[in-house]
Amino acid sequence: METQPKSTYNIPAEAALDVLGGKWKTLILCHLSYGSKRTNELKKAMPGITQKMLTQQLRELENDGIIFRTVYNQVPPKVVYEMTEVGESLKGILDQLCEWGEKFIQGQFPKTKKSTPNGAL
Amino acid sequence: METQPKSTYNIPAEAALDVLGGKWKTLILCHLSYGSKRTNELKKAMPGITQKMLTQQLRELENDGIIFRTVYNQVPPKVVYEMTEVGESLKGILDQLCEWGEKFIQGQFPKTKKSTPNGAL
DNA sequence: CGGAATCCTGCACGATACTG
DNA sequence: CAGTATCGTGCAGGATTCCG
Repeated sequence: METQPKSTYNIPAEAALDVLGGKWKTLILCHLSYGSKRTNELKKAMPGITQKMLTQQLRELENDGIIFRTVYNQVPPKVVYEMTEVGESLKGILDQLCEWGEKFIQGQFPKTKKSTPNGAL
Repeated sequence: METQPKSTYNIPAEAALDVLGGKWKTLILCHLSYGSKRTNELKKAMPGITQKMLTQQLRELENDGIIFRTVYNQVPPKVVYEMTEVGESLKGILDQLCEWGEKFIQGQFPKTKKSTPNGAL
């Protein structure tokens, strides 16, 4: 009966992965790191994502205090997402991720394979 | 008929996420960033992972040239995984991930929720 | 000990349609 | 335009068993 209460992380990174671990979350944050964006802008930036997933992942990021949501009460609704301070603290990681991805694409690295579809970082 | 051939990334980070996007990959890399490890050591470091997933994710990382696998031909088999140079180039990101996770755990950030189990960065 | 193969399940995610 | 609700499903991933 000494089971750990619940979410005891074996390594701090797990906590980060809990937050960033959605299929699209990291990607969304990357886009938001360039500046606030409307829902539709995000959708266009990520052609593969569905409306449902977008909203869902955004909600979770919001609940985790990573992003902030602003609703403009006007007739064609307008909703803007932007990073919170906590979110900003992730910028370093996100930037590096992009940089690294660039290098990887440029084939600096030999094998460019792919397998696990799964999700998101 | 102008469909993009295949994996055309809208943003370089997607390439990185392709590589790190497995459910356990980032976590595995975090552990390996501290030094090479045997299969069993990794397993112990990640109580939640199954043998199957461990092997699978390791294979993919290997195919992507992120880690290197050494097999010792001895009777109780011994297999050691370590980061390649390409893998090493991820250390910065992995470290920051840990750091950030630590801060997040320490409750510097108010809401500590969780939802999408899914996977991995 | 490390891994491959098989079977099975759940839930993450997609598609669609509807509101304000 | 933004979001919710519902339904259906694939495939990621778990459990188990066998092999070198």
